[in-house]
Amino acid sequence: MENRVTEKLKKHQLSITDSRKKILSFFLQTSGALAHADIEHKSGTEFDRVTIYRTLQTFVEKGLIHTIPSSDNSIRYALCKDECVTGHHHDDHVHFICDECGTTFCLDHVSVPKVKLPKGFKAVQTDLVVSGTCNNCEK
Amino acid sequence: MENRVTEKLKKHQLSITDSRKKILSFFLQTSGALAHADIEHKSGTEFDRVTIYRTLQTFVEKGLIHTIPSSDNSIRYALCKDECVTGHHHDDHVHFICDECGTTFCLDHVSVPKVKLPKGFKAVQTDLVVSGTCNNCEK
DNA sequence: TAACACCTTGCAACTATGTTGCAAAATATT
DNA sequence: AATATTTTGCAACATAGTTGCAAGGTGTTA
Repeated sequence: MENRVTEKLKKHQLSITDSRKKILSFFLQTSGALAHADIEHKSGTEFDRVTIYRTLQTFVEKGLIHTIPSSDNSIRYALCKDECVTGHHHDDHVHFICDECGTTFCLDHVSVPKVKLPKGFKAVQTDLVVSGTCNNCEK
Repeated sequence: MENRVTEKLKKHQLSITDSRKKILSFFLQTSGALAHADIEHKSGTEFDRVTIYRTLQTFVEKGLIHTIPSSDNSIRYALCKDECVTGHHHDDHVHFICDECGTTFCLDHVSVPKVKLPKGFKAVQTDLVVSGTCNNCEK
């Protein structure tokens, strides 16, 4: 794991620091997405809040993670596919937020359909977020 | 206008108060969406911040407005279609956020395509938000 | 239309969330 | 091992959102 983390950081031209290693490992350990608050809880008092904010920002910029929009004022972050690099994300998959357990899933195999926009509108990014019940919470 | 506002409030079983009339009229006057902060600026010191929060909450609950998810931690609200009522929204249209001017559009005539989810996932709501350049900002 | 019950508002205090500047510490480079 | 460059932690601040409660406004009834 230690290795995998270090590798990934190097690949994205980031220097290796404790906080980056730890925060990146949180993402590698979870299948879902994480919000700033999740990371703050997971890491306890190990890092300053500010460090977490800055680390997440850096990770987004360098293409390690991407943000997932939501209607509840809490940005969630999830690992990018390997092809994402600085300034160029390729995360055109659908996201799913479970209303029961709150988990956010990246549905990597469900891609966002193209939509026809009215004249004059130019799409740069398209986000599709579905909410409902996940395969774990439904019985 | 005064009439239209009062009508709409009554229709959704809300008592008529100054703040509700004023805030609802803001939505009727604009074509785009409004964030809490926009309303706070528009209304100056006329209402307490708390009142605005509570009014927006009430409007969402009663089906007058709906929220638009975003990646920048600022929930935007827009008028619902007339069919929306308490506990039942029908806002299955695409939203567009312009990166240039920041305006949010409800593309009422572009509907959200159905997506096929993996086994076990049940969709309750689907949000599709496109960002880019709007028909006003592109030359 | 006066009196009442109920709902809404404003205030105060608080929690959570996010940002900036700067000095100290850690990392990378030679 | 010494230096240049990044990153971190701290402090202070700014914005966003919530809660309880008393006071005021709205709607209802007689």
